[in-house]
Amino acid sequence: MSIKTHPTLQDVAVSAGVSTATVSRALNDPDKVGQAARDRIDHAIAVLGYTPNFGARALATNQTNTVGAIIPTLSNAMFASGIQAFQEVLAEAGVTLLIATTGYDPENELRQIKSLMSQGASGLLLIGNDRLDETRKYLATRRTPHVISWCFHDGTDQMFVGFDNYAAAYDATQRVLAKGHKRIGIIAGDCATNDRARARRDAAIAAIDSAADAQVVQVIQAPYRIDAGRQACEEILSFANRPTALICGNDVLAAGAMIAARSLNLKIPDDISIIGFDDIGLASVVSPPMTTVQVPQIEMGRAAATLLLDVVAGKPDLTGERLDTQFIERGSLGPVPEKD
Amino acid sequence: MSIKTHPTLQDVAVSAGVSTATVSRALNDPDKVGQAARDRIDHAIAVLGYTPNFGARALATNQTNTVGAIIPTLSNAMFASGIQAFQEVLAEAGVTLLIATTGYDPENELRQIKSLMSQGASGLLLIGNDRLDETRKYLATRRTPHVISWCFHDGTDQMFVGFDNYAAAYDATQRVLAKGHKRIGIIAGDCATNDRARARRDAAIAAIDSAADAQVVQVIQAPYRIDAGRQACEEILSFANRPTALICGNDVLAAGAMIAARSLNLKIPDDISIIGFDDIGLASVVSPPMTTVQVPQIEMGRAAATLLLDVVAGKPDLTGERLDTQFIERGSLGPVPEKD
DNA sequence: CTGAAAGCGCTTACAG
DNA sequence: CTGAAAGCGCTTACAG
Repeated sequence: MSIKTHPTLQDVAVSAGVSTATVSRALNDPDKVGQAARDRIDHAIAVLGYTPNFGARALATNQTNTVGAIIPTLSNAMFASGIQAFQEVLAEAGVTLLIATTGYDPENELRQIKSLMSQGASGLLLIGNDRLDETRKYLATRRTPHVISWCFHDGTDQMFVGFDNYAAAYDATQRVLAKGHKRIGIIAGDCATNDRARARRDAAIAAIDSAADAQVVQVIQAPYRIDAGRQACEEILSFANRPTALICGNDVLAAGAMIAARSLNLKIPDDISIIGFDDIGLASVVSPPMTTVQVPQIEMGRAAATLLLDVVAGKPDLTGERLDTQFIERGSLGPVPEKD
Repeated sequence: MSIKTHPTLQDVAVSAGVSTATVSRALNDPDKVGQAARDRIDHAIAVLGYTPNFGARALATNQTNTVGAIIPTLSNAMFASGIQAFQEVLAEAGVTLLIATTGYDPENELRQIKSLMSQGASGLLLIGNDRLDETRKYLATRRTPHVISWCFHDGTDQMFVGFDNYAAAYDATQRVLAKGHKRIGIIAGDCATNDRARARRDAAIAAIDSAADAQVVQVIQAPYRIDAGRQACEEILSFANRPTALICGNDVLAAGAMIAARSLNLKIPDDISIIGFDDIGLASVVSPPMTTVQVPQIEMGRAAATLLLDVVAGKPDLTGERLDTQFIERGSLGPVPEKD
C-alpha cells in the first residue's frame, strides 16, 4: 500500500470530470457553478477527503486569513480572557489566530513579530506601548497593520483599543485617600519594560503627592506573581512606620500582599487596606473580597479584534477606542485605622 | 509615490546580481553560498526589507512550521499556563502556534480542527478524549498528527500526555474519607462533553461507595464558573442532611463553594470541608487555603509540545506520557465536625 | 456555466 | 559555488 499524499484540487477535478477552475469556483463561489457540476464536485471532495492546501491558496490570493497576537504571557488571567474574546471574534470572521508570548521582553517581542509576520499574519495585536525603536521602525516601514491594546493614548497615529492606566490608577488612589489614609505603600509591577505598570505606579504616586498630608511610605517593584507580591508586602510591613494602605500593581500582587498581611496577623482592612488592579476572578474570591479596578477585558478583546479586522481590510477613517474602567470597592479597603 | 508591494526573492536576486536559487540558498543553507554573494544578498535583504512569503515557501517545501492547539477555553487558568508552556517549547523550535477554542462544544471542536488543518497546521494538540465519531474518523483517515493532553489512558494507539483524572480524584476522595467524613457532596463540572469532569465525578462517587459507611449526599453539575459553584453549593447546603465535605470538579467551582459556605456562616473546615482540583493560583490565595490536586500543567504543556514535534517529524516508536498529580492538603480540608 | 493557461513566490534536483 | 528551469497547488482574468 502506497502512502497516499493529500489529494489536490486536480484530483478532485479529474474525479468529478471538470476543470480545476470549476472546482475552485465551486469552493469559493458556488453560485458560479452549475448544479450538476457542483454535485459531482461535492461528491468527489467527500470521497477523496480533500482539503485545500493553505500555502497554495495563500500564494494565489495573497491573503492568509490569519492574524497574530503577541502578548506578555498567557499565564495571567488578565490576558487569557481578553485573548479568548479576541479569538472568538476572529473565529466568527473565519480568521485564525497565531499566538506568541514575549515574557515581557522587548527583544523577544520583535522576534515574535517577525516570526508571525513571516508566518503570514495579515495583522497583529500588540500589548502596551513599550517597545524597541527597532520594532517601531519595523512596523512602520512595512506598514504592518496592527492594533495596540491594554492601554490608551491620545494624539498619536497609533490605533489603541484599551484604557487609560494612569487615569484609572489615579482615580483608585484618590478613593483610598478619601478613606483617610495618610501613609500609603505601593507594590508596583516590574516597570522596566511595562508601560502599564509604570503608569499605574506613577499615577498612584502623583495622586498621593497631590494630597497635602499624605505620603508614599515605600515603592517596591515586583514581578506579577503571588509569591513576589507576598515578599514585597512582607518587606514593606517590616518597616517601623508601616503604611495603612497598600496599592498594588495588579490583583496577583495584591493577593500575595493579602497573604503576607494575614501571616503577620494583620487584619484586612482593620489594620491595613489592600487594593489591586484588573479584577480577575480571584479578586472576588479572596477574603475579604478585594477592592480593585475592573478592566473590561472581554469587551476590549472583542473591540480589538473588530478593529484589527477592519484595519487589515483597509477600511478608511478608523479610530481607536478608549474603554472605561471601574473602581470596584470591596472589603479589602477600609477607613484608616482609628489608632492612627 | 506608488504603493510598493512586498519585495520578493526575485527583487533581492536582481538587487544582489545573483539568481533566485542563490538567494534561496543563502537564506536556507548559507554554507552553500560564497562569501561575496552572501554579503551582497544580506545587504539587499536589509535595504529592501525583504521577508520570505510564507505561502510560497509552504507550497514549495510542503511544510508550514505551524502547529495548532484546540482547547476548551483560554479563560481557565488551568489551560492558560499549560498552553503558555506548550507555546514556549514550540517557539524554541521555531514553530508557530495556531490557537482555537471550542467552548466545550464537540461540533465546534471539529470545525476548529478542520479550520486549523486547512490553515496548514502540521500537527494538533487536543484536550481530553471526548469527541465526535466524525472527528475521530477525520483524524484517522487523514492521519492527522496529534497529541491528546489533560488526560491519560492506557492501551490505545492514541498519544496521550496527561494524567489520570480518575485515579487522582479517587485518591483525593480517599483522603477526604480518611478524615472521617461520612456525608459527602459532589459539585462536578459539566460532564456531558467533558471526560475529565466525568472521570473526576465518577471516581469520587466510586471511592465513597466503596467506603462502607459513607454516602454521597448529592451530586450537582455546574459549569466551571465561580458563580455556578457558589449556586451549586448553596443548593447542596440548603438540604436538611447537609454534607460535611464537598468535593469539587475544579478549583473554580471550589472557590465558588467557599464563598457560598461563608455567606451561610459556615466555617471552613470546622463546619464543612471543601476540596478542589487543579491547584491554580487562586487555590493558595483563598482563606483558608484550598486543598486540591496539583496538576503538572507546565510540565504537561512542555511534554506535549515535545511529543507533538516528534510526531510531526515522523519519529518512530513514540509513546505518550503519564504524569503524576499530587494531593495538596491545605486548610480547607479538616476532620469531620465533632458534633456529627 | 466552463475551460485553458498564466501566475502567485518560493525550493530543489540537475548541470556545470 | 552558481544558474536555468520545473514544479508545488491554488486562483482568476480571458474567451467562449
